Amino acid sequence: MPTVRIIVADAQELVADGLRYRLTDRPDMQVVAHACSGKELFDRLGEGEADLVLMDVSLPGMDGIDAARILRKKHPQVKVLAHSALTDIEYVNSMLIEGAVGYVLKNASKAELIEAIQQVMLGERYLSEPLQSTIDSGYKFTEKRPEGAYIGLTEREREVIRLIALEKTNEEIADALHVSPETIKTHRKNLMTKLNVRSTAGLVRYAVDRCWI
Amino acid sequence: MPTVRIIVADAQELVADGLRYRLTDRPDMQVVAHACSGKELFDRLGEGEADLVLMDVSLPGMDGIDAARILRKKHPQVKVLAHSALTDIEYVNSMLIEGAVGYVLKNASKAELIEAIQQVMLGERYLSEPLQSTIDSGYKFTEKRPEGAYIGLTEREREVIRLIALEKTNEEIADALHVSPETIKTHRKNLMTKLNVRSTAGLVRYAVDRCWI
DNA sequence: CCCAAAATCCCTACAAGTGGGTATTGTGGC
DNA sequence: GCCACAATACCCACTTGTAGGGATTTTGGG
Repeated sequence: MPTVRIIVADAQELVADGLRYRLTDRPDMQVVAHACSGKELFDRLGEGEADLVLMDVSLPGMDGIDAARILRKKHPQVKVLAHSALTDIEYVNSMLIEGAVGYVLKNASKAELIEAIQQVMLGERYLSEPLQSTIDSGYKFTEKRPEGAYIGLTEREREVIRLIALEKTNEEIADALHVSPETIKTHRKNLMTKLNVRSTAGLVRYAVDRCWI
Repeated sequence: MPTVRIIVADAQELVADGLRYRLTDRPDMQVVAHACSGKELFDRLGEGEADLVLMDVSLPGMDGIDAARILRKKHPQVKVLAHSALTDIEYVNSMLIEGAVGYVLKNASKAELIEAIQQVMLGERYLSEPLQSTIDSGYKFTEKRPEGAYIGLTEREREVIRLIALEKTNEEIADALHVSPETIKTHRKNLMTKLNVRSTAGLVRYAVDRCWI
């Protein structure tokens, strides 16, 4: 079995170094590069060959979900293992739909991380235990978003949710985007339906989790 | 110069391993333990001796600000170096007031991290460049919170802000805590004044940053 | 060309939050 | 005992967000 060449996409290089530390005694796996943003990830992929991307969901600029989507098109042979502290089923779902083969939590042990990498390289799905449990037992989608369909947000909606998280009122957002406050209200309604949240608080958390603030 | 014995307090052990990786060739510094919560940190400190705690601000359960406050009382000889991805002046301020000698950002390079540790062990303040710049140039406190005084939240206020971040309405929170909705409104007002935010969005971000959700 | 989706705007009605007050009770420290 | 503060509760006035409906224009793809 050839050595698995890994690129770590994470805002902190310290995470990549942590993985390097854990893989020092494993000749079959190696961290060959680190990228702290989506853009940098594709630069690294252009430079050399890699087999696996360990992808954080929360990446500045382009987040992990978008990066996975693009990666699948540009480099279909490279496998993606999502790697995040976020346990919300929303993000797990999004990453899997966008092409990640597995999703391992950031507080996973060394042994679990290695197992996840091995499984994913064999093309088999790997999910950290807490996530698997959530999905197996009792995870219910609401009537608003049946079947857990992944609903992407449009560029405009992202702008709006970002400004909401920055404590702007509808009127301020409307001014900033040169539209009517009524339009912002519509976007808000659509966002809340798509993300299945009840209030501004839910929108803010979503924006924070995806590093859109 | 004796070896600096470091305890890493961070939700992810991977961060501790990253530091171990970076310090492999430094005989004067060593990661002797990892704690993934405030409680675990004090367990580790009870077990053995340490010189420095590399403290994340966002810790589950008891956050880094509270942990620093308690650490200063229980183990005044142990130095604290804050270590976080958060750049908000609010958190830097809080950590310094609660006894941290320095504040280094999580995306710092190996060289910077080592310099920060050295400075702090000499008892000198170390702040990552972006933070120092913010403080030096143009950082203005509002009239509501002059002098940047650190204002701690009460237990009750923390419960309320947590429930707000969980998308509860004032009425639901009132029911949960068995008080009048008017009381929740008062707490909300006090919270917004103390944290110097304009809306629910600001409260939610504060709760998320401090891992209170 | 037509269709679907996105983005824009408006309406009504009601619910909720924001920003000033004031006030009482209990607790803990000095 | 007094003071400070937390927690509780209420008042009024106002702004903002939530929830439902419908509607138009633009855009890109088939």
